[in-house]
Amino acid sequence: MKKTKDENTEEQILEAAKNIFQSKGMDGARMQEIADKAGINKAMLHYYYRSKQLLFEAVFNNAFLLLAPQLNTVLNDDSSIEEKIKNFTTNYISFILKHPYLPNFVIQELNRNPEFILKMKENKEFPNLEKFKKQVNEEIKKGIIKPIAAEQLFINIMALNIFPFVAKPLIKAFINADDETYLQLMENRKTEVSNFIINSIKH
Amino acid sequence: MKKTKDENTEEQILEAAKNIFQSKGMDGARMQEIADKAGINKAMLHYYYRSKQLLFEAVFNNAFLLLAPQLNTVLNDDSSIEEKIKNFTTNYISFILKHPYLPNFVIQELNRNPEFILKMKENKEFPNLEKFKKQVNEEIKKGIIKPIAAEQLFINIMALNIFPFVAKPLIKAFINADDETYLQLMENRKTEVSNFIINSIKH
DNA sequence: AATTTTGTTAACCAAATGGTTAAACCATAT
DNA sequence: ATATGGTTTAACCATTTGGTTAACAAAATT
Repeated sequence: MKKTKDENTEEQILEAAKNIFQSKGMDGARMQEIADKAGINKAMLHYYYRSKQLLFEAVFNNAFLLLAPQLNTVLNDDSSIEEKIKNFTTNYISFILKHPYLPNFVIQELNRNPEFILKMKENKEFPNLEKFKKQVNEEIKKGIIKPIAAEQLFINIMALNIFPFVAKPLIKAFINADDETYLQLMENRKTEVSNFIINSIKH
Repeated sequence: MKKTKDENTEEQILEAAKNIFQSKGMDGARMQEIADKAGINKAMLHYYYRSKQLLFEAVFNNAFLLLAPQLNTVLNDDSSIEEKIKNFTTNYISFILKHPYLPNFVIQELNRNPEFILKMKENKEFPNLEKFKKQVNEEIKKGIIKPIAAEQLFINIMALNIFPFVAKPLIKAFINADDETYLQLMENRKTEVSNFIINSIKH
């Protein structure tokens, strides 16, 4: 059971590394802890990934590539702004409830190492605002929504959706909520947030 | 010049520690680096603060105590909801532009160690939502603002104000902005954000 | 002026940490 | 069965890191 050529050792490592890196960050993570969680010898980490840095990058890229398509929903599909916001909000919040460490991990590590995002930008799937901008300006011209800079609207959408997860401990403390209450609050936000945004911009 | 009883050595350490901790976090910070930045011997850090943990807590408490009063503006003064939102938004964004590392530092370290906030909660000045809730519900009853849960409104205000700073590298990348453009965007948000919120809730 | 207290430094220490190595293991092709 | 080549392990290594110590210098106290 042990010495079989385990095709999935590499994946077990990645899964363990994901767990440790996402909850403790690059600096807080320990190679030994990752090995323990994966149930293998520490040398294997280096055998498959060479170094802590490279293992980390593998985890980070995976995380980022999971988030990017979510954003593209808001940017590149063909429905109206109102539809987009509704869809994105419910989808994104559901998505994050399944991957609670993701946004904080990505944001934290990008702040630690801002040049990192340059590599991401080269990716074909990297979110691009052009279409969204055009659409916002059109709907403004048509009188469907009130004037607003597309960039600011985009930031607002991101903020309202992502922040409550990034700042979870802070929010729990201010609201005086236990985990269940917090979760309920996030559930409610699936409609709350889109209503809030649409109320603000709809004519 | 060297062996004078420098009354401010302790503060030099705290200032250096603030810089290093806020940009690298607890795990990424090195005692030697803090000593170097303070221009003193590493042993002094321990002489004045005993351990890395205690030095970190001194920095963290200072940071938190700087942020709390900002929030109390929105919660405990006597102006209308609309006034409060306007004041808070301009004040808070100005404040953060002067202390750019603050929000991310606090959020990051609270996520790393959520029990930490329990100590904060004991503090008399810890933000309390009660008054704000009452006021929101009154203005709803009077028909000044549309129905909304006070907690959700509070989260929205926080999100719209804080998130753009926490996620700076992400936003710069999506918007394709250099530092100057980013700064301009944040300046604009001083009015943008309050308009956005008020548009959404005002009857 | 002598002595005690406080501040400061260089040198040191033990533990932790990322990484390496040499040997063992094992499935498979020969 | 045996050689082969990827896989795995235990032991090891060099460096980093938080923390300590002993000696010394400058004030403060007597």
